[in-house]
Amino acid sequence: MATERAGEGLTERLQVALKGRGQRWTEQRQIIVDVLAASDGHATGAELIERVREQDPSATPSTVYRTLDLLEELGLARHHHGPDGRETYHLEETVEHGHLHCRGCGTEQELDAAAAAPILKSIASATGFSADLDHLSLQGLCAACRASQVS
Amino acid sequence: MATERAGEGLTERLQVALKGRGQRWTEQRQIIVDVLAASDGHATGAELIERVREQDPSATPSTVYRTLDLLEELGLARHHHGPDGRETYHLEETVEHGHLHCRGCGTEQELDAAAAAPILKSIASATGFSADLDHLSLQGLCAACRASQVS
DNA sequence: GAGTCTATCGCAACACGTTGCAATAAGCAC
DNA sequence: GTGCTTATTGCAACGTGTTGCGATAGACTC
Repeated sequence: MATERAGEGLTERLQVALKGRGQRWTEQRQIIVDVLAASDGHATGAELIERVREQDPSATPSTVYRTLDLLEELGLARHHHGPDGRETYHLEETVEHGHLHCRGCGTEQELDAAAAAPILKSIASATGFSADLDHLSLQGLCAACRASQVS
Repeated sequence: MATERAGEGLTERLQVALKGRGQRWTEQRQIIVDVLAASDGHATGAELIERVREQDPSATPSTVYRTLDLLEELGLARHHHGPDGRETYHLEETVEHGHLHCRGCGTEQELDAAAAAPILKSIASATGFSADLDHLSLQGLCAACRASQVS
């Protein structure tokens, strides 16, 4: 694996990875990766499909989802489930992070690896469980809402 | 509110709670609560619908989901999303708990309040965020899988 | 360059969950 | 008991995501 740049090298990396597995690089996949890279934060499956269709109206949901699965298999993309159960996708080049969803104001904070470290450590010591930061999706009250919602 | 027994008093509590809100107690709701109580652990929406239909074939998904929403509103039931995004319901009489889903062996551990306390505390101190234990659903590797998956 | 193999695509159908609406029936006042 | 109000129900349609299958087309061998 060695060190590698993210971003513009992404397509290249993908082509190589696919070829190594006897798989193919197609225009549709290029579009899907582009769209995913362009929606830098998080995008639901439906949003991605819509944007892909803007560039290629012939694209179908199944193709998009299958490509996303493929990208995940290659470790280049991730998905997690939001508080409403909807899937949210993002490129793996984004720093690994968790999500904190506030049920008070509806905002979503990201939880970076540094902030999460003590949390993961405390989970491990309490349960022996090694939690994936990327699947860490908490719901609760953010500090601001906690302060204002003095009921 | 005051202290109250769970279990057999559940139906009674529900009737009172509904009446207080100008809402009604129907046979279908009774069935849904019974089914939920019978599937002691966790059941997906689809499973619940199927079981409700065994007792009342005329029940429809919308009715079941609406009743589940109602039960949640009354604080008598909860739902959370499993690792595949499917909804899972359980009665609130079950002790509040989180979920640890192991991606190695696929098992699900429950995380009781006592074990979760230090974790929630560490989340709060790292982020100011007060997380809901009932929505705490982690994915990762359990202790056993961590030990065996020395890759 | 021709032929073969097979990954990918588009389509169609399905599963789960949600929502809007009209019909029904439960609860209440008189 | 009669009539009114409105919560609940069933239906139908929709949105999101998944899966199976036949057709297509890209890549590889000879």
